[in-house]
Amino acid sequence: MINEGAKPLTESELEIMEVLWDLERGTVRDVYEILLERRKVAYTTVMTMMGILEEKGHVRRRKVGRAFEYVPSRPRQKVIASMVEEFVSRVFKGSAGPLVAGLLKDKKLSPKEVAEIERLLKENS
Amino acid sequence: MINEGAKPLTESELEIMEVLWDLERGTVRDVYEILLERRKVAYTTVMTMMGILEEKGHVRRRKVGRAFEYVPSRPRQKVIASMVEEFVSRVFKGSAGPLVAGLLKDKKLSPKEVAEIERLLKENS
DNA sequence: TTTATCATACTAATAATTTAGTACTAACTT
DNA sequence: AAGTTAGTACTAAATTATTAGTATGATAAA
Repeated sequence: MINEGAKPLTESELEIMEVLWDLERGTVRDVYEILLERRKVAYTTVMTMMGILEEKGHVRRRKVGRAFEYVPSRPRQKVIASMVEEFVSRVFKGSAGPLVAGLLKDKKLSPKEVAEIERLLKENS
Repeated sequence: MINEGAKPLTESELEIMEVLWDLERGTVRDVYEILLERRKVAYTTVMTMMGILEEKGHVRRRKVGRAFEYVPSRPRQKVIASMVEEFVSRVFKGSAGPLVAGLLKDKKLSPKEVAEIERLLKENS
């Protein structure tokens, strides 16, 4: 099983995945350096988390020189999409309508985003 | 502080809040009876969770007879809305557009929901 | 009034998540 | 070659979430 309907990423798993998706690939050090720019964190903490991501199948790794290089095993959109799906089914019992309606009502969408949505609606009809 | 931008509810906190929102108010026993219909759970587990909800300010309670009666301190929509907001900012760094776009593309919305969204778009323009 | 029931407070055990320290090894540097 | 650095494996502590047991007191029933 290559981690299909995978469990949603936790907070700090997601943080690291975002970095890896941006880099396309990276070592513990690569990720560590980037995280350090934002907050205090230990090298070994990042390593532990990346080990966990590997165990859970979110990344693959291979030796490059003496370190491991990590690569996301699924593209960002796929993973985000399943997190959305999980959230929607947990909070809205599966129906996404109220979610979107709520976002529209609360003006959480920029005019540009609204335009994009209108475009998609036309496209899908 | 009356729990404004409150932390999102956890899984089982949400489960209990849903029951309370439906009942409008209820004792531990009321909630327990309803949860039992769906899954095995101990009375004291429900009580502990409701105690936590009270500590966190999600519900208020008052003595009624010899038991406490619990009342949600914020309406369902408000709480759900802040969970959505938290999710969007965590996963999409605050911009809800990609979320809605993704939902539309993946056909996660029923025709009825799409119609509702179109209506809202017109209304808001 | 004695007993059974019900509600709460307190305690605890388990699991998941996050963070990081220590020991060891390989490989550059001087 | 000796010492420093980088990398990993293993271990563990702290935190949060979840579940539930036990003790105790109050009320209702017999």
